[in-house]
Amino acid sequence: MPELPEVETMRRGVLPIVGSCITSVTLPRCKLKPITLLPKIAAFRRRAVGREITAIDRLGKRVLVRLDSDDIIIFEPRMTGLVLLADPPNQAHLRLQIALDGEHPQLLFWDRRGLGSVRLFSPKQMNEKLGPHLLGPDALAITVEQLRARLGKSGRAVKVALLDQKALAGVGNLYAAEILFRAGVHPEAKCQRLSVAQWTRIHEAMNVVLQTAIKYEGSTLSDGTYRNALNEAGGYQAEHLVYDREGQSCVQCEAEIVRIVQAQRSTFFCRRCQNR
DNA sequence: CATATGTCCTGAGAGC
DNA sequence: TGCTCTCAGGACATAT
Repeated sequence: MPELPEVETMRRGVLPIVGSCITSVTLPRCKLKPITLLPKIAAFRRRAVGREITAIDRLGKRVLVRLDSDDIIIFEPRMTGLVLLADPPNQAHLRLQIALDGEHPQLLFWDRRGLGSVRLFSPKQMNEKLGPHLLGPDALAITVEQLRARLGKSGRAVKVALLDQKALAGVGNLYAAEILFRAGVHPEAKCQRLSVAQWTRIHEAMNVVLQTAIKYEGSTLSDGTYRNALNEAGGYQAEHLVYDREGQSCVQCEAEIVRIVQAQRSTFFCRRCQNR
């Protein structure tokens, strides 16, 4: 499930298309339910074809492709979406093809489950739909003071709060678990009960875990879905200390890693190590 | 306002 | 072997 490290890897992977122009936009024939495409294909084409790509940015878990018209194409992978330069894992789940005139002839959006979206926004629409009032600071840019100011008074469990994109952008279920393990904080601890020292450890762990995961080009889980822009698997799954390790022994204390459910999502942690 | 819950989607895997 | 059922968790709409 693409979170900050996977989406940042996608962003870096498609950087070589900066300077290329869009020559066509095509919806591949797909028997599955179509993904969200905004605006509809005709208007999308009208606004995209002939435009030069000026920059590739990341906003939380989204890839932004900026055009010389100031319009922005927003790729939102959600659970299984991929932004690719290389040929996709299969044709059946190919959702959008953008042809280019540069060294890389295509930019693709592929999505097995189809929960993702591709949208083209003006700067005004961008601010309305994805402005700072709807999305918190990036997890790699937020200061510990900002983190405490945004979450410190919450009555929610810290694991659940870390997933709130309005408070903090980029952390998802997998990395929340890894971050709290490294910080030694129990996932069910209420935010408002955490000390300054605990918030400091969470902030440090967040930076270390996310930066390291970017270095490894993200996590490709056992379903093999996540790939980088060249359709290659990531490597951080081998570094997971708690996620998807229920029943296995903790690397620090050898206690058994447990799985609980919080807000309808799995949480993995070590009862012995995460109690500080 | 803050927080909780239901929904979308497909394919893998379990159980029979 | 083939059917049915459950589960995975992004973001968002709706409910409390």
